[in-house]
Amino acid sequence: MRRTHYCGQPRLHEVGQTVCVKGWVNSRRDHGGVIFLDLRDRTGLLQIVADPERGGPAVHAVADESRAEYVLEVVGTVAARGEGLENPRLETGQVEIIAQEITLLCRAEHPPFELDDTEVGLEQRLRYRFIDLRRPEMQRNLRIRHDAARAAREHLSDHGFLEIETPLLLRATPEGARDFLVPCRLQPGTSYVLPQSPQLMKQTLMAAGCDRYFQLARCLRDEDLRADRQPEHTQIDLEMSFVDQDEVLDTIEGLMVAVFASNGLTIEAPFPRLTFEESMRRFGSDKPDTRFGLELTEISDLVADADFKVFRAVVAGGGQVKGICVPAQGRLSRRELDELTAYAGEFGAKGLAWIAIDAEGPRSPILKFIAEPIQQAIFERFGAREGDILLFVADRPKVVAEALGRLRVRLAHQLELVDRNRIDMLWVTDFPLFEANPETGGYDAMHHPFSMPRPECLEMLESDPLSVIAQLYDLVCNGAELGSGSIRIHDPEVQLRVLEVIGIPRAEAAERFGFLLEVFRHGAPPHGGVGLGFDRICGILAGQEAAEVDIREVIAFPKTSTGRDLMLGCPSAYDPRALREVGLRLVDDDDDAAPAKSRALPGTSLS
RNA sequence: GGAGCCGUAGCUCAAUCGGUUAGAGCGCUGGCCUGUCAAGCCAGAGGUCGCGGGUUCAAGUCCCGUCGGCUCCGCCA
Repeated sequence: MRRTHYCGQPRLHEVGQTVCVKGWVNSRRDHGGVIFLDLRDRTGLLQIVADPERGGPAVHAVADESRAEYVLEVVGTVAARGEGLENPRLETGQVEIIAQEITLLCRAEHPPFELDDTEVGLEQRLRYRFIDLRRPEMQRNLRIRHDAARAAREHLSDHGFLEIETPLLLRATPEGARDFLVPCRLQPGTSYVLPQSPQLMKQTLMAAGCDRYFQLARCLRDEDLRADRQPEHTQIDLEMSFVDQDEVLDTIEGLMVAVFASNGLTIEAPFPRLTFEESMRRFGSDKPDTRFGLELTEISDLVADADFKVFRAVVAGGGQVKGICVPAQGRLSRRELDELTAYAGEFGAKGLAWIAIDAEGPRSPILKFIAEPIQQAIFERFGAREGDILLFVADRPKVVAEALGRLRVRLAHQLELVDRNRIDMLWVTDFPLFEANPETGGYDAMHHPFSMPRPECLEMLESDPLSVIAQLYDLVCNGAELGSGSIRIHDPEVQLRVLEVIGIPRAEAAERFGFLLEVFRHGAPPHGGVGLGFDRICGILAGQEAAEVDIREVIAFPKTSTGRDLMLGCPSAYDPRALREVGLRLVDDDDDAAPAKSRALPGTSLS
């Protein structure tokens, strides 16, 4: 019989109707006579009553045989539950189905873990993802992702954007990350690379007159993973022609409002805008979390002449002294301060000075080197009050920002100063186009080399690259980068000059992506756009109170932290025949390096 | 490339200073039970302590290596 209802659907007003539902056995309660089955599909749970008197012996027999995760078809009558027998915890708790016919569609092995167990480890869940995904939370997360994707598509379509697919098999371009390689059989010895992003293709689409493009694009990078980083991730990738930066930001804000609204979350546009300089100065980060204070405050001027040699010397040497004021209220022990010092050390800080404001007055090992009036000036500048601890780092500006910026975030979480209900969306703008590369002595593109310098910076490209500000913007939410974009270069000459600064001479530029220069030479519109991290957006949407969840919770089939898929058992060893076909041979790095062993998982039904 | 934490029953975990027969909850199997919904009651099964080596009279416990998972630095937009 054809399904008439999802499990989550039947309600009181349907009492008496004959229905057909299909799903998985969530649980079974056997009373010897009557057997209750909770049947589950993606919409919810529904109680099935297998009563030998009302449904007959066949119904009872199938229910008796059924076990968790068996797949059943149930035909029966919707009945109101008796007085006091309702289950308020189920959407369908007012009714039940008196089974007239139960068909066993598929048996199931004992599940490797219980679906309602929230403590199951990620390893188990990824190994048996097809079971994990049956859980209501995961079904909800998939739904959230779908709704967000649909909202993005609808919003952008309504605003004149065309969804256009771009190739997965591409040529390497000089972006930052390592490429995944795809050997080409038809041209042995050559390879494609998988896209790190559709960057160049979308710029080409602008030159092709598409005006406004978007795509939910897969982006692949062969780099080490993190909790919020997978080897493949999805971006809402978009690009617009004949626009300036403000027009792009307005468009993205409208998109984000729509995407968040798709899951019932209200965010206010326009988003606050910080320049890169201000963000680094106040928060020590280019992706500031503004849900809490602890802003960085500079005291270089106050301590330039203090007796404390460390501070004085750093200021004299062109460095700076900055600090954060932590409302610790006695919750930071000496040992924790030592841990914080070690943590700051990971980011280059040579030490961490502190002053605690106790009820009896300030307390600190460095107090005796700082004259009373200077102390007072410092406390005043921080607005320090009793219970606060001031933490200082003195070093080069870059180290100060990094160390204090990281400390700020760590302490906010440690002391629970983060309002987890807030969604703080903001723009960081005016990024430098280049940063120094200490290894080569040259320059790298801070984001990528296709961003347009601000017009007034064009003349400094060669003379003072580090001062060049680009029309570049990052979308930041709760301290995480959600997206990055820019107004692009559309002038081949400017593009060549930028590439030269990052060490790609003109001849090589023509070789490596001459096609882009050729595109520009044939008439390219001014254009700009963004790539938004769709997985992270979904993580925030799924977060509820937590404000975000691990992105693996909103990806159907994620990889582990070493890039493995525990369900498929990949990556797996090369097939020698396939290698031969593409003209490749494995090399032994050293004596014991046997060819890669098979990584197939042992002893499973999948292997 | 580097650092830290973890790996014991199907799952989540415990096991004192290295000491005798490795435990618990849930799940599972069988029996009883006609209104449960975390069903209940009774009985039972279930272990390569990730793997390999070492120290020791004795190793789940200590050491080395290795595999796997997680987190972080580097890396990465």
